[in-house]
Amino acid sequence: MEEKPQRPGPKRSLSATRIVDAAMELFDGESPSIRGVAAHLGVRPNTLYTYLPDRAALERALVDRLLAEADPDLLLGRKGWRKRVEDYACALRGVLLGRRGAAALLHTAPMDGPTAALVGERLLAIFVAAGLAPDDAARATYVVIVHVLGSATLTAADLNGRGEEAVVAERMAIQMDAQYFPLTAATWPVVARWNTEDQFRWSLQVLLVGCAGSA
Amino acid sequence: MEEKPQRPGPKRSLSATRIVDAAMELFDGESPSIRGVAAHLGVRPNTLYTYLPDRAALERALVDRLLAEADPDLLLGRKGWRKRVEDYACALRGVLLGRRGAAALLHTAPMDGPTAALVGERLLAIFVAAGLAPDDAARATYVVIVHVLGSATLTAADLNGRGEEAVVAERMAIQMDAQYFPLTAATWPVVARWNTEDQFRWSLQVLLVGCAGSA
DNA sequence: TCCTATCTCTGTACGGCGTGCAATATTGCA
DNA sequence: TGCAATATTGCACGCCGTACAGAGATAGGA
Repeated sequence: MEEKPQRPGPKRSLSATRIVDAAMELFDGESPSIRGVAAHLGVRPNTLYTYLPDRAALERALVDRLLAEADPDLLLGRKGWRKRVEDYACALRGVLLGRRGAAALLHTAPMDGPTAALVGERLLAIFVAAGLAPDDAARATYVVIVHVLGSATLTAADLNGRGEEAVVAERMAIQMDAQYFPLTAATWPVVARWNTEDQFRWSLQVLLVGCAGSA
Repeated sequence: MEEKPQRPGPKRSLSATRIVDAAMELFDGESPSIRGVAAHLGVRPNTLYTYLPDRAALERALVDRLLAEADPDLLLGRKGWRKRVEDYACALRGVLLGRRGAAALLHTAPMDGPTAALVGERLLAIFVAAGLAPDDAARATYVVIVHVLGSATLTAADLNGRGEEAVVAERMAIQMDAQYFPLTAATWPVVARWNTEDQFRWSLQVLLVGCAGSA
């Protein structure tokens, strides 16, 4: 199991895994930078380039770590398929909102890691089991992914580290001009809660109903 | 109409508008930086701070410019409401994909400009006219916004300046392991086209159907 | 007309970022 | 023991946003 250094040269003091670990630890508060992670590991920045080709590689690794923090097994089980998707989506949303800048990362780096593949496959299976043709199931999967990531990113930008209720309160304090934007003004209590988990669940259900209807 | 300098001091050589103009011109190819825009205007970087408090302000202004490039009047007219939403959404998608980094900007800077308010109000009106209760119309509006921005951002990251067909071809060349990911492998021709306008339109319709069903 | 308060723009600088390159120190193998 | 391969470092470059002090331009008041 252990890799033996068959090659000459000094022992490695780090590993890609340890670097990603350190980056995850630093993730609270600031977005991880090469220099920051290196400092956290007590090492010069360029040392990391022995293990990673560039910053983008660190970001890709972080993306898969983040994805793995939301348990994909939530997509399995005996509950109704809509409930399972909702549970997993909420878990993933929680992960993305839990660390500042996490949601933005997901949009930057491509999601081609093993966890992403697993989640995709399971979503596909759910939609096929729900009666969709495979091709439609694939499209529906994309709809769900887009919604979770898109919503989480917008919400993360809006929260910016604050609590959900604080943001809602701040929004509620804004007065929309009822003359030019009557409907916006009239529905402001709802609009102010756009970036809440309630709205997230509502959107998701609407979405899933639409997908199911396309069978 | 013209602002007269009632105050002492030299004439201004620029204006916030001209700075945003310059930033928009530079937008093709690289994301606009304070230093880049200043160089484009033949001026030292700090000069911009006479007109803008910081870089975030430039980004906010750019967001509204970008939004304004997709004609909000597409949401009006005599066509069916779903068609109108689709036309506008596709136009906005085109704008966001037309300039590199534009989609990411939308997620970074808050959308509180006048154009965003106008679009929100018109979407609300469409959903209300379609029979939704005002509160549900507000939620549906959010669903549409999330989808357009989320999808455009994912697609922009995937395209990365290349053409749609080039990306599809590249994806098609990937072989998914049919043992571990049988459904993904089976639907690969569809999955490979996730970031296309076709898929975008399909998703949007599914979404709108779901919203309409929630009336 | 000159003075002075005010405003714009510049020079310079700081601290941060990612990362390339040459040198150094460490190791395994012949 | 020496050689070749390798990890880590010091240094440097070119970006970035932006703070601060000073120089020059301009208006109103004397």
